[in-house]
Amino acid sequence: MVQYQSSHLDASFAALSDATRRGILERLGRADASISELAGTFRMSLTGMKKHIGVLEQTGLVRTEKAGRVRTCTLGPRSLDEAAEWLERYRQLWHERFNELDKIVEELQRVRRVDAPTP
Amino acid sequence: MVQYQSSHLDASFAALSDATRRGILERLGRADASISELAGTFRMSLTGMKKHIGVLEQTGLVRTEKAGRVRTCTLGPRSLDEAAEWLERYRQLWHERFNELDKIVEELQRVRRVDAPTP
DNA sequence: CATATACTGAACCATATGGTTCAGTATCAA
DNA sequence: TTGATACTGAACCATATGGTTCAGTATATG
Repeated sequence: MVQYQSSHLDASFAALSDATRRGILERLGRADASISELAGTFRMSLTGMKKHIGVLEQTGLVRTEKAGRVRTCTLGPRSLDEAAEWLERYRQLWHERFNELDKIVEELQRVRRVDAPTP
Repeated sequence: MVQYQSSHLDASFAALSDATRRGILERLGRADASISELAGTFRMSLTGMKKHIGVLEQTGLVRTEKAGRVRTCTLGPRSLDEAAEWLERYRQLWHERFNELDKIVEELQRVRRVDAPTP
């Protein structure tokens, strides 16, 4: 599997491809939470939740800190700026392509009008 | 695996989590291409490329049409608006959280200044 | 017709993912 | 000290992913 220099984008998008993980990010956007709180909210074993947090932590989207028994999860230092940037660029390409298509359609319509003018 | 109503977002982000697939989208943003052209560009078997196209097609990011032997791939009807929307919302949450943090930091600095004023 | 091209599908493979349970360890509270 | 709580790690499981090869089928082209 060839991996040029894009592994971080890969990881960001992969992290977001799971509904539970997106839910966790939204939840942490409102307030910090412990692993067990999150596990409760998303009806999942502690271990399962910890894995999700692990994924989010590795991409830098979540930061955690342990105090005593409880590990508290916060929104992490790394935002999704890169991912958002990529998306924006794609959307631009997409719109360009479709504007082009619009032009072609318009042109076809113009030609058709010339070919067969309304009587 | 609980799947509420978010399967399309899941699929969009999953589609983008692969560098080859992002490359294909960029490539198609410049011009349409056949499967074998893409396979050549990304140094991959025809079959492998067809699988990627299948993934992109299922999420609606790419549309294909077969004429004779060759199947031509175009940017699809479904843009990434939903995904972009989600990202934007997350980024807002994230900035809110960090502004809040900024306020706390400021407050701490203010208190510290009061506690121990510069001599 | 014969042959090359372009795709398609099935089967296979290694590894990753999203979960679980079970058995710890560490810490807080009575 | 004795529990209860909160996490952690290992092992397991089913399914998905990203590739491959091999054997077709369909379509152009000489």
